[in-house]
Amino acid sequence: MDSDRSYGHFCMLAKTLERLGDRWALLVVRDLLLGPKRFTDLMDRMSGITPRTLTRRLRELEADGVVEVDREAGRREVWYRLTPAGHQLQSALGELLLWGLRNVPERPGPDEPVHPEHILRALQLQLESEHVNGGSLDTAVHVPGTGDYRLVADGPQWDLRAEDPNEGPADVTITATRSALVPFLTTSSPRVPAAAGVEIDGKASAIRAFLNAIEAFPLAPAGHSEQGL
Amino acid sequence: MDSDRSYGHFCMLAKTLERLGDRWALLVVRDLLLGPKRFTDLMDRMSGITPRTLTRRLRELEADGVVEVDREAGRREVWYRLTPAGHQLQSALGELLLWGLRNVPERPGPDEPVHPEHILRALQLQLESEHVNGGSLDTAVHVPGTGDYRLVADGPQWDLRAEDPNEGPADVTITATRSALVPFLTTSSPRVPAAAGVEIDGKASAIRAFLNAIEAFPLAPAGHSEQGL
DNA sequence: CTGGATCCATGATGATACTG
DNA sequence: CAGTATCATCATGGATCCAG
Repeated sequence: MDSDRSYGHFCMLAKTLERLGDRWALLVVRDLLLGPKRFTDLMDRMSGITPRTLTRRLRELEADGVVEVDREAGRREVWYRLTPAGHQLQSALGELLLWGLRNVPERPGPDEPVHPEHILRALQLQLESEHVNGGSLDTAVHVPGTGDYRLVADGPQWDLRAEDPNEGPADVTITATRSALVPFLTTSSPRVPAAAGVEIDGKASAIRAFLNAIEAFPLAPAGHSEQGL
Repeated sequence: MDSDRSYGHFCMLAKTLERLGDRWALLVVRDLLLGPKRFTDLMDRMSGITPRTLTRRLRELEADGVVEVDREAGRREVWYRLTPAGHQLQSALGELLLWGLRNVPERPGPDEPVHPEHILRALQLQLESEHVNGGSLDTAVHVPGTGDYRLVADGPQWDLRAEDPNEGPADVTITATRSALVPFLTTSSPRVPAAAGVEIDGKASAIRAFLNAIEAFPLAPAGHSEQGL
């Protein structure tokens, strides 16, 4: 009967991990950082999770004040979103992701499921941590059927968010399918949008600025020389 | 045979959590951040872990390049220490600990094992995140039989490290047993060192500066008014 | 004594199928 | 769409034992 999964230490890191250390828990938070999602939205992004486990994580995160549930009477959909405390996990997740970018040698397998949000988050953090100055570049990334995003630079700061449907035009607009966007972003330069099945619109100078900025996103393992040239 | 604990996503956060997401893994890193430790040192700090689990975590962290093992022929002790990649986890652990300090309402149970290192780490992060200006205050914390530490301020920066045995004197020296130090630090002011069984030495002005600085360490849940006065 | 290994019990998670 | 139900497997905890 003693299902005591707590560490029983007086250490706030241990107590934090009691709440967030279960498998999939931080990935739920990751996928809610860009906005509320439905159960099936989360299932999509976390391929491999079973509905039972996702249900349990959501209930636990709700009990711990990280996630809120929005059930409206007479509506099928249930929306999950982060509480303010949940949003405060953004910097911790950012540090973990950056550590992975710099210390995990593994690179994408040819058939690994990948969601644009996860690549774009890595891109944003890499640009910010490398202090790439993006001026005031506002880039829209459209992935039909999956989602529309904005990657907005303010000097060396980079922000990633979901695009508001009735938002003004961006300086650069990238349109690509899921399967085309990922190789384009994860392959080292020279990047040739057209050849990769990626469409880029905008003023030539803005497009050049964007392509130049993302040169700082070499997802190849550090310490590898460019062999593919 | 398919013990595939990987998420199988192309997301560097997921790949990070494949390495660090197992139970106890980040607590091993936490306890190695202040310097190399032996197997039994780690067992002490992580009360509740079984030797089998600790062994497995250490082997896995070693395989992932986070921990290094130092086995010298003809010596009983085996020392474990962080690799440079392991040290780079400090900021991520710091963010998680800060989240806990601000969002986990639980406070220490009367009989929860607690190690001074864990409290001192929380104190350091809290002072730094609150931008408490400590001037050039150098504080030694001596816990006989457990360890000696230095909490060194450089303006708003606070550093915690193990004390070097042949190091010069500090501005303030705190000497206390494990059982006396923790209540002293975790109880809100007014703190009365003598009454708490804590000895503080140093110039009166330095002692005042230290006691003033740690006023910013209210481990009581946020939003509680001071009842104990 | 330190640094583990062994054996068993159990809870957490995965696979698959099904339902309001 | 948002879960539940059932069964199988694996990771972890508890206790004990062992080698240098």
